[in-house]
Amino acid sequence: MPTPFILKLEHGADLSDEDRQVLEQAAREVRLFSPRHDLIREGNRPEYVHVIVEGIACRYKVVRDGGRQIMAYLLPGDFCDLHVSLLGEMDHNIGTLTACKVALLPRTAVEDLTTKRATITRALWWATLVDEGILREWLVNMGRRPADQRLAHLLCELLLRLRCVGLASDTSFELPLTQGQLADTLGMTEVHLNRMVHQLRKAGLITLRDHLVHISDVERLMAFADFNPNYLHLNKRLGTEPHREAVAKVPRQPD
Amino acid sequence: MPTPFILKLEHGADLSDEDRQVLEQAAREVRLFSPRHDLIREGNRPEYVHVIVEGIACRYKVVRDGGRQIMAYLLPGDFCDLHVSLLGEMDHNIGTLTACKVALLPRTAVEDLTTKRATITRALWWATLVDEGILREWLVNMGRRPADQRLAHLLCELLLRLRCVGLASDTSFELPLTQGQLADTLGMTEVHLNRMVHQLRKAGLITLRDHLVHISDVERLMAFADFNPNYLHLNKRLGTEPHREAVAKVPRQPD
DNA sequence: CGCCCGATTGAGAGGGTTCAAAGCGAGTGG
DNA sequence: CCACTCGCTTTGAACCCTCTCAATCGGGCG
Repeated sequence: MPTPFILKLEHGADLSDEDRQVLEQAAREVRLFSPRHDLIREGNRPEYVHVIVEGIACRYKVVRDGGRQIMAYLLPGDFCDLHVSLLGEMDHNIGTLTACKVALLPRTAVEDLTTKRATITRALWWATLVDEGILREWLVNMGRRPADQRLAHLLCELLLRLRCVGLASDTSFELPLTQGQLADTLGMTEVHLNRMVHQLRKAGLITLRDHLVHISDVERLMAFADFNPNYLHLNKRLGTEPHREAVAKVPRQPD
Repeated sequence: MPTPFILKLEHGADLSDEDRQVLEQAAREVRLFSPRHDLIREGNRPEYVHVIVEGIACRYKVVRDGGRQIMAYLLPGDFCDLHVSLLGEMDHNIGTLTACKVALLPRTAVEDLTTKRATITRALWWATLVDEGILREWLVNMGRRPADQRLAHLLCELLLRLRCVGLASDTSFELPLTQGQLADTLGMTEVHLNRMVHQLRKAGLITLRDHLVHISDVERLMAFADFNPNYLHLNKRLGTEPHREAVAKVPRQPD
């Protein structure tokens, strides 16, 4: 059974068997981390490229009053710090949310890969561009959607992203995060997040028990969330077709 | 006098005279666009790489209820669509906010550049990574800062970014945007944005007249906004030193 | 002069926060 | 085996930041 990050990269490029082998090789050194452990801090210059193998980590920043904003989820298969070497130092923190198994690729190995293997390079690029797309969608989510839609949108995204790495079924997935962590992600209070969960539940859009999310009618949830999977660039049709109302056919002229 | 985008790239890499010449050459074809004109729409596969030479454009998306979220400002020197070729199609729109002069680089020219000139490649990478850093900071801004700080933060960022391309003095710059456009950027209402402008003015943090922003005490505004210029990665000391309170010395453990 | 777009101001409604306390389940030590 | 603690979830009530919906103001332009 393939490593999650190879599964993921397959969505961005057609890897050869040899590519896959080389990648497996590069990622053979793994390490375990407990929950709430910082992998990398702002200002660091990490020596290894970290790839999540199991568990969930996040990018985050802390503002003056102590509030935390999670800016990205790093799911199995995701790269943490592929390109920091170019920028000098990290401008944010990366920490685990749950217990994590992390592969450590020596920076030299990655540089080697990207000079010698065009397809792999392409796949890595694709991954970082998708990450940027996700970031943009999160910004839209924060800026323009009410709390209930915001939560629903996040759940839709997680369903599709976890499917990519074989960690979600058609309608459900495990989400071992606390409500406080979800709140830090969605820019709201733990208290309010809790109320939104109950609201979605009461509306029959989701069930959530023991950290297991079940979505009986995915299309309905996507429609509710105004979710359009385009931004995930899953060209291998893992995404449901976008709901009709959820697509902006003719974007309004900017002003 | 050098083109803005060369000025900008100098912050990310040490270009040789030859590099500069090659870049100038590639960007010789320019076109003018009126305000509120879409350069690229969601779903497009643009043939040229667009670089802003004059004016301000933006990345944006429109949500179901018609609301718009601006996800990035494209200032003189910024690249609009450097890497979309990898992703297939655009997942968002790019439109002008003011009248713009835009350089169109043929995609082939860019590919040529990036295969033959390592320094330029490095500089372009640097630029996209900085863009991603900005996006992350905007997310923090939206999620965790009140409206007044959010506006102040944006103004601090614009001051530094415009300085990079020679478009801001030590304490002021021209900002030819509508309050509606600023509101779409900061995830608030035109009405509320207006009130925040007045609030910052009354607090003596900024003056704003005829689209000219003047910041008498930059350090004070940065402190108020919890602004830390790290994320702009301006290694050539254009950024003021971060305000002491604005730096999270020991990031809180994630939970 | 009349029009239009953008800036401004007011008042009322509502989504989300804050603060506080109570449930609840799992692990731990006596 | 029970009492206790700790972290997470849940609920309530008051407060306030921001939105909505108007209406007015002001400047540039035909």
